[in-house]
Amino acid sequence: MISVEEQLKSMKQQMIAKGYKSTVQREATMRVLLEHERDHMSAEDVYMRVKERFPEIGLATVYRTLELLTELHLVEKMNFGDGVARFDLRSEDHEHMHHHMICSVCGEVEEIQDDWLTELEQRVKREYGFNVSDHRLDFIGTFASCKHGDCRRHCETAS
Amino acid sequence: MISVEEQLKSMKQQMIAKGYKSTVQREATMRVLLEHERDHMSAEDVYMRVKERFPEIGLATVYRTLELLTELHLVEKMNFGDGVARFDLRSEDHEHMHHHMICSVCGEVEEIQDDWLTELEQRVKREYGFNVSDHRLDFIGTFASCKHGDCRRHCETAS
DNA sequence: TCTTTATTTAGAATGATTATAATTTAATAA
DNA sequence: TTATTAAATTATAATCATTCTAAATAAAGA
Repeated sequence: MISVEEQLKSMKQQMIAKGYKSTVQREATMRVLLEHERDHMSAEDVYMRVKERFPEIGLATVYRTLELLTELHLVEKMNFGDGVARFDLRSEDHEHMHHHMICSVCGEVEEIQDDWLTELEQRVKREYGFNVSDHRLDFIGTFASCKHGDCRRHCETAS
Repeated sequence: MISVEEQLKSMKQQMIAKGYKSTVQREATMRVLLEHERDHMSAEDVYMRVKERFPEIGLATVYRTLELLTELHLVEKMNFGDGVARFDLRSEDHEHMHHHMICSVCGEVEEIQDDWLTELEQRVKREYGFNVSDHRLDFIGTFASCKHGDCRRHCETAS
């Protein structure tokens, strides 16, 4: 496990290597992302969290930074169909993709930390001549706890 | 294979059964969807096509109709992360879900008409207590033809 | 046909995201 | 270190997709 400071340093280096500048606003934004690794935050969420420590920052800057980080493959931009894009830091090993379970009762999004699709990606290549560079797998349904009306655990973070 | 007229009739019946009214605007919209079964049209696309034959129709009506049809599970609403929702008629057999290949060169979306996920859905239930009612699987990558710079076939419908 | 209620229309409103123009700042060279 | 230059930021306006509103219209049932 790499420390936050080390990750930050690495991200900054990647920025500079591609000819982008390292700014305090970008650093503040990256810090928030590092501290909320798998929270699926919207741009607005990130903005509010960054603003706590850097009140002068503008929303557009956060948008631009998230866009840049996505371009650098440091951040993953997702879309769960609720009208807002969500952002998460990409884990160190880019290969290791994860999947999502989206609860239709409480709206909570939970992760499956495995990659279950390597075989299927080979199949796509074989059968369709399609070379997969990335994928996305979401399951929609309900957690056992939610089905019983007792979805406290998943609901409290949702709202 | 059921004829367009028969499918239309069935859809109207389902509407009425749920207490909604059958209107000419809704019929015109459904007709367009029936004639573009797997085109992944945006609301705007549908609107323009409906307008050709029913020029008085309003965009909001198309949106409302698509929303209603989605609610009735007659239409599938999808989101490929490009900022617009896309709509397709659900095939007769609702079980038979399909997957998508999204080309990062030409933007074309193509379908895999199989359901490759039944096993994985059981695994989600076993390992996470999550009951899957639906899923979504997109592969992002490139078609062999596109990689060679010759992606005419896929590009011409993309724009 | 009459009545009731849903639906449509046109246009305004909203919410997320992106563009603009003026100002500031980071990186680099002198 | 300072000066230079291009990129980044700010605040705000603009845009795009989508939803809402109020008045007018049309469908279904009595």
